[in-house]
Amino acid sequence: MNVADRLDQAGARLTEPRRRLGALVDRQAGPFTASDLLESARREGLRVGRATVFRTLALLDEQGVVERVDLPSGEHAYVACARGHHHHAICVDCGRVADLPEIEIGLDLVDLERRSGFEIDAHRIELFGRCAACRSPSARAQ
Amino acid sequence: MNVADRLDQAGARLTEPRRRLGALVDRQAGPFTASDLLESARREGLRVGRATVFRTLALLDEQGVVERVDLPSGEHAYVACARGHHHHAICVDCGRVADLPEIEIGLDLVDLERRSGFEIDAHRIELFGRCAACRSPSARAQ
DNA sequence: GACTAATTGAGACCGAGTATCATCTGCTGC
DNA sequence: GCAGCAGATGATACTCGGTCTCAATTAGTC
Repeated sequence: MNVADRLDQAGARLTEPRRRLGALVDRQAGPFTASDLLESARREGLRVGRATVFRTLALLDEQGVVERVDLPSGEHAYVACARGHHHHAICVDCGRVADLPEIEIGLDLVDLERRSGFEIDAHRIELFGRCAACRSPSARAQ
Repeated sequence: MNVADRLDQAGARLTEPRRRLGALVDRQAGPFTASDLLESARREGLRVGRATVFRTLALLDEQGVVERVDLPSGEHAYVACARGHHHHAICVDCGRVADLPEIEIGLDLVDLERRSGFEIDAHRIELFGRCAACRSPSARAQ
């Protein structure tokens, strides 16, 4: 299901800017910032206000269509992602993002709560590294 | 060892602003932003430039004396912390921070690398919740 | 005490994000 | 198909975090 459909399903108004920005988000391969999205939009001839880009991203975040990640540089970026709780591995070379379902992370929250004395109600895990493609010999040669 | 001593040991020049800001960092209980630190400094009558606060925090981060955390609000904050790789659990009520050594997290990076195909060279884990003190009956009563 | 390189503070600057408000446009009910 | 309205848009001003510049200052060394 594409971004526009997910917005529709969530009961959000399907305006022209939302549809066009949604289509752009669909085509993003890796993490992108609000400015990136604005720039892509402008390049495609879509005249959209800066505020609308921020508002649309906030909406998409709310609906779980995108998720905000904090890059090591301190930038706030977004990645399009599947539903449900999961985490991301981000390739520092090509920007490719892998979704990692909770079960693959192996983080034992119950055990962590017991050890730390905290009642944990939110957590964030971000992994940065190089994906298989960027580590292949042909990629290295470039 | 306090912050100023750690800077000294690292070979950094021990200037008055660094010593005073270091002392302030020593006294922080939870995460603080650059603005927080500047404000505390001003309240204590320390006339220090905004740029110096940012520069000093960057230096402390570099030396591992503080670590930057990205709060769920998107704010960039710092926490004073012990040496070595570890993560933080941050209490959303009182701001108390618990250091969690890697071993307690139980994150199996080798396994993650195998499953995701990524060669992971950096990761960030942040936990947000309520500490034991804030969950106690007396704390609840307030 | 003098010298020098690093540091400082003031202030200009930049970019991300928010607030405001008049205008516009999807949706709904007819 | 159309009118009405709530919600969305875009332009713009604004705030705030963070960086840059540069002249003045200062810590450490000789």
